[in-house]
Amino acid sequence: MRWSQLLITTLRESPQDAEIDSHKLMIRAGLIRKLAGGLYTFMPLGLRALKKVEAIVHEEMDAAGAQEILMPALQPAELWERSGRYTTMGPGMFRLKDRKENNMVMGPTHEEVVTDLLAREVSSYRQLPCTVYQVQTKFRDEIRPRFGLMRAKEFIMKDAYSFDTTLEAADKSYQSMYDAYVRIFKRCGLDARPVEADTGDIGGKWSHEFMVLADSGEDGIIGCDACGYAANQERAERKVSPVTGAPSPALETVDTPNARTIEEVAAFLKASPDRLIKTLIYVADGAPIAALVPGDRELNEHKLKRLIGCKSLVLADDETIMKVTGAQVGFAGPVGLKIPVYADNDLQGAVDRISGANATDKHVLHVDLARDASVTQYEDIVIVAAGDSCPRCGKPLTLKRGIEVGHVFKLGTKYSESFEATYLTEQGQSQTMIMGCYGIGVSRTLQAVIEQSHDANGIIWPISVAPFTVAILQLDAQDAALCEAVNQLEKELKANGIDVIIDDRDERPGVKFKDSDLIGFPIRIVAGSKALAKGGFEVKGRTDAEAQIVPPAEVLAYVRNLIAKEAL
RNA sequence: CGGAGUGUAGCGCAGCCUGGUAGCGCGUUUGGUUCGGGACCAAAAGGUCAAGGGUUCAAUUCCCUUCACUCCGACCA
Repeated sequence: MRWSQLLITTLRESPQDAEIDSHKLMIRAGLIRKLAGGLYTFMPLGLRALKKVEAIVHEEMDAAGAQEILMPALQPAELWERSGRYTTMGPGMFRLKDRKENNMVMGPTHEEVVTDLLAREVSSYRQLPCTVYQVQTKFRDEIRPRFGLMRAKEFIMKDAYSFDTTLEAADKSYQSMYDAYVRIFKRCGLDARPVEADTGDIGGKWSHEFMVLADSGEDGIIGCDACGYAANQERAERKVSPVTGAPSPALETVDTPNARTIEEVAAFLKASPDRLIKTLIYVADGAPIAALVPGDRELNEHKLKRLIGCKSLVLADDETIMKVTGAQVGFAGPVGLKIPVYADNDLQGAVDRISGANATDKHVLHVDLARDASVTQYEDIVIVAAGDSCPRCGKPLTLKRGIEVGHVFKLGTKYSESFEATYLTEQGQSQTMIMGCYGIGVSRTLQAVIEQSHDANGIIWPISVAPFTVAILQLDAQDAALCEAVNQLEKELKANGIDVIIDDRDERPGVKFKDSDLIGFPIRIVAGSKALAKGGFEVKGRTDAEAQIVPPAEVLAYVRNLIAKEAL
């Protein structure tokens, strides 16, 4: 490839709307261009890198025994009505009508389509297990697209689906996808770690997310250095030690005018926030409930939702709070509440605490939960923070940020039941298939590579996904012997399966050096008269400080050696 | 959807407060001098100042509305 023929412009400055390094670099290096919010065009170099990620995904999926198919992105709404997600996905889906006024959706994912497909195609246990996958464009009407390809309205995803006869077989399918994911991310040069995760909208019982550690990540990851426990913050659990204390004095109601928030109440009563009980009123599937957490902690809505087993969980509005507590917002408390009360484990056995009095401008002192309130259930319902105790080994937990690049789910029969995906057993009995689903955000993975691997000068591509492995910077274009040597080298490298781009532009050397570093080609060969006079080309890895002068005849071997070194 | 902010040349920005029809840097084109880490000189092309309405003799500037984009929360690969 000749640079002069390539559709690419590099930018000296970062676009104003790019926030994180990987996004800035993708734009500056001319890998992607924005069409509109959350919509990007892959330029030739960006697409080359994307295709390399895809190739790795294909190889590992095929090796794991998954079969590639391609399902339509445009789907009838009817399918989504059958699974119930036509309503539960809400405005997250792009919806449209065809000319006959039939409701259609642009597929945000493919559980419905694939389950319907397998329900029709598979009728015997002999056809199972079966895992299918595709690499395809997904559409999601994200509330807030951001960070370039990280959260886009249209993106490339690899999604796989497994169908099995038994739970044990399904576990095996899950494990084989899990293992494939570990290999895929490793081959992309990514440090991605699996963490326990919440299952969210997709549903199912258990899941792991593959997280790339990055300060710009949108997810919190709780980890234990001692035992290796790792979980998404929204799912992470912790160990609490039982609370003991002297019995509370009798309840005492005090005036707390205009003190509504924990901070205000704590300041007014000169108490530390952890002595307070935060009482949150929620509406779960239409019915009000209360959730209690220590004043210095935050409620984890995911956990509460799972505990209650409700479909929707939203903070109650002012009117509901008034009705339930008889007080304005800010003065709710557990004492005397007539609705179900869920309390965090930290509050079990809590004595002498402070809470709202369910009367405007009043709080109560000396609350003993067991004595003064009726708690429906104690459970772990707070957001785990750094410093909490590991649920497995009790050592302190850490909190880091991560980018979710992959997610593997055990679905069970959630979809196979709605779509009657059944098969006949050896005994001739009809049984429901057990499913799993497995996603990789391919375009997101590409950007995650950049986020994790760059420096002040630009991208540092791993060889496995670099748009080109080798960039030859041709200086001194008027030197005929040099040009001939470059042509020769290009042929030789290509013949050996090494992709190479030649910067043949009529530019000053400095421009070529800067662009080469910005785009981040793993191996740079400078072809200039000076070095040639000294006996060869200058060869240098992207992060090497010094270039080596290598005789033309030895460049291929030298480059191969560099490639082999990284492959380790 | 809630809170904050920004829309001026391909990109990054100034001008607006204090109305008089637009400028800088990068990039692009042409010519020349240069040529190993984003060169220099000269000339040039390129703008319905987001859109619509209002105030005014006059609006990029003041006011209103709409739209788009970005940032902070819920969603997710």
